[in-house]
Amino acid sequence: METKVRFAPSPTGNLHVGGLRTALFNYLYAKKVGGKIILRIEDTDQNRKVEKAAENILDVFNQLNIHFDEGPHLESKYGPYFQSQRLSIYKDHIQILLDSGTAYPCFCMGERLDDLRLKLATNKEHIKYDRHCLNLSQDEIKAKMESEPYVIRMKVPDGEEVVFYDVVRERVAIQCDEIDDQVLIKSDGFPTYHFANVVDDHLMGITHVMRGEEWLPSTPKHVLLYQFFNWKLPKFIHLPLLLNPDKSKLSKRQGDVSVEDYLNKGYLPETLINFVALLGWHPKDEKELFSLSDLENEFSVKRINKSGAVFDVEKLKWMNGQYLKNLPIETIMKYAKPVFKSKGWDTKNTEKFKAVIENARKRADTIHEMIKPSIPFYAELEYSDEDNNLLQNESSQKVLTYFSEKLTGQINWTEAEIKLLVNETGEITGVKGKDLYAPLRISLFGEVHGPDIPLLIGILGIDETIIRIQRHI
RNA sequence: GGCCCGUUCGUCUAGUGGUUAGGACUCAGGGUUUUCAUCUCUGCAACAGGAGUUCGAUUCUCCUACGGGCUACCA
Repeated sequence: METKVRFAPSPTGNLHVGGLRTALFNYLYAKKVGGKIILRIEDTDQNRKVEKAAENILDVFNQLNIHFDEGPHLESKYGPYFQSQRLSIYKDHIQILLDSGTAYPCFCMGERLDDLRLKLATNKEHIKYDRHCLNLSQDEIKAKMESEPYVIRMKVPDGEEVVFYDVVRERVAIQCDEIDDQVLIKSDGFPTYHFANVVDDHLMGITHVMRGEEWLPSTPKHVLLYQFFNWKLPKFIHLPLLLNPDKSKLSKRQGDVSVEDYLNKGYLPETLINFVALLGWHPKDEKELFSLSDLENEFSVKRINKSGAVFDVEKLKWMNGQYLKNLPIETIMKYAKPVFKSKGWDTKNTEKFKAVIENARKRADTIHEMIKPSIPFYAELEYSDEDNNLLQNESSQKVLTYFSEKLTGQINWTEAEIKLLVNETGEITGVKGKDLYAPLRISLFGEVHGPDIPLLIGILGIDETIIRIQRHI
């Protein structure tokens, strides 16, 4: 049978980095074994639904170059891929369970359930539904269904044990007495996650369910449902959680969690994929920098870890810096262009832009950090009083005067020649060290620290260099 | 509270019944660079605890501790 996996987010907002990790592992597994990956939108909660969320998620995956074989954008005989469009399917399937007695209608509503939970909690008992509606007669059920709101619950068998094998955690067992009679169909007619998920996974031919570890405790319910339907169980692969620095489940409260946030802050798609791939999985050797296609080759479920992984922004930054420095310059230019343009900078002179980016990429860990080292090439310089004082002192003036005079009229000087001129300026004026370099660098660049002077002049051009220096003479 | 899962440097992780327990990020120091950055070298730093099995356990088993997840008509 063809391997088929799925990524099934609920459209409640932007794509979460944890979601990206889950999607990526599914994707890599599918690629590795030559299977398929589908995207299914689990929009069964009408209250939490966010407009356009599915489009946003798809858009982010496009930016990351992760593509699905089936999904809302690519319908097939297995669709539709929005669960909200599959209501009749769930209706048909719940009837099968109702008929076999593995599900039953329940008319207990909010207040009674709240009281029940409160009572169980105060008595320190296991919190689960008391099956108040299980033994209603057929007539009672019929009458109530016509006049009252109701849900449909699964009937968990008594006294049995549910055992399943998780690929990462191996044998997991739980007593049925611990399992609640989970609501399968809500009073608004929509299915709950547990029901829709199982029905769809089966109908869509999913062979491997790879998802976050937070689903491990409810997996027995899903296993029971497969048994009720007499369906073949998929393989379960529960991924370790992504964690905040305090080890709690990664959440918005402690920083950015959406992939979009990181993209907007100047992290590259390549970085995000590489970084997230190494959270809960590791390659055979000690290599750390992986392209998506490297990962497709290297990935193996055998090397998925068991314990949660803290999302360490420091290491993310470092990795992004590596990509900034090592990706082809054209790629970095492509990513930087819109950001530079948003500053109102004109990047039309490609040669200059390229040189600026080449300089900036070495000094930055994100696209946005490339702005600062590029200011001197695209924006007006600002000088502090301290800078002006330094530029006006006697030795600075000697340096600037000699240097700019010698430069005047030279158009095609190479960087090596400019370097020689700097040395010559020092010899002739008798100014050495910092006193020699600081005035040049400040007048040209606005900062004492920065790139080599010849490199700087190479980007600026001789004319602009002379203009900038002569402003201070 | 109950159930489930987990535990190697601060963080991501490798690894083995006998290893100087390895790598990466961070941090510290050195080198390269006129400066900054890059690059590079060196260093700091870990097997949660207790029993058991064993000639020998970080590695296998059990217990404890700690951490986390779940405990909704959310996913």
